[in-house]
Amino acid sequence: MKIDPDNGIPIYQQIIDGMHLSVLAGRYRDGDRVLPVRELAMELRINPNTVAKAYRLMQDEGLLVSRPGGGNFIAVPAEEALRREREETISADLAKLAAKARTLGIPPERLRELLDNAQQERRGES
Amino acid sequence: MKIDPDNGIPIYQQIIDGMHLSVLAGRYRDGDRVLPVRELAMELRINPNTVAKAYRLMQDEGLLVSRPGGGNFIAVPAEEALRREREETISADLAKLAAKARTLGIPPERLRELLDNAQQERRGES
DNA sequence: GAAAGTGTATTATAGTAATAGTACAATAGT
DNA sequence: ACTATTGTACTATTACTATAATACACTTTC
Repeated sequence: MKIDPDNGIPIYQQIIDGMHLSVLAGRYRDGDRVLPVRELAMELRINPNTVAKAYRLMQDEGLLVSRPGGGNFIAVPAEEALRREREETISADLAKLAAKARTLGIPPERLRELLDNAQQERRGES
Repeated sequence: MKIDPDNGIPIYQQIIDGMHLSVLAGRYRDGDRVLPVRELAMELRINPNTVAKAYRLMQDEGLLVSRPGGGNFIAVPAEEALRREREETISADLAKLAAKARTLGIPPERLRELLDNAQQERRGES
């Protein structure tokens, strides 16, 4: 998990976004235990209260289940819901991007080219 | 200009982003006068201090030139720089999106399909 | 049962964002 | 010259984020 304290997005929100992405990516099984509040805070070099806040909000969303004294546990949606959510989040991003490109006068064909470039360049990484 | 007071992004930053996008979109000519601080604040239903802060930061970036008592004026970059910046901002967004899609296990071909869908759906709007 | 680990809650402090109200200097229009 | 407009600056207040330092209840482990 990567945290940027200076990018304007609240740290507790970055934690939530990161874990949600991990769930969508299939990196958790249902019932998996997440790091204890104090441990994750140590690892990320942030205050335990900030992690506690992220966990509390994720509990409210149903993404985490808490066992006081025992730990916090991931609640993974059913596979069919996961599949839908994966494409929905990407499609939402794409809609915003297409709107922005249209605003800037970049033609649809050119946007497709730029996407191809972006996908090509990713091959050199990892 | 659209402002969302509740989306987490500071209002003064939304103003900056909106004006920067307008410049890239070619909606301003060099030297065009922008709305006075108090007028824009009225129009957006926000505090004049917030607009003043946005203008001040844009002055620091060289995007605005101030004439105290006279108004604030847009400084548009040269056309060649505009062309480059347009594609750079979109390519940066595309790189993040491609990385996210890859994380979610969405294949490149499927991502292109979803982009085509997003572009198709925009035709029904405007 | 006792100790360690864990979740949760509370209080206090500092920094930023936004609002509210006021003030003043420079410009524009008459 | 006078007035209205405009940019800018300042103080005060409220809300949110993050940190710091404790405190307490529940569980796990021995």
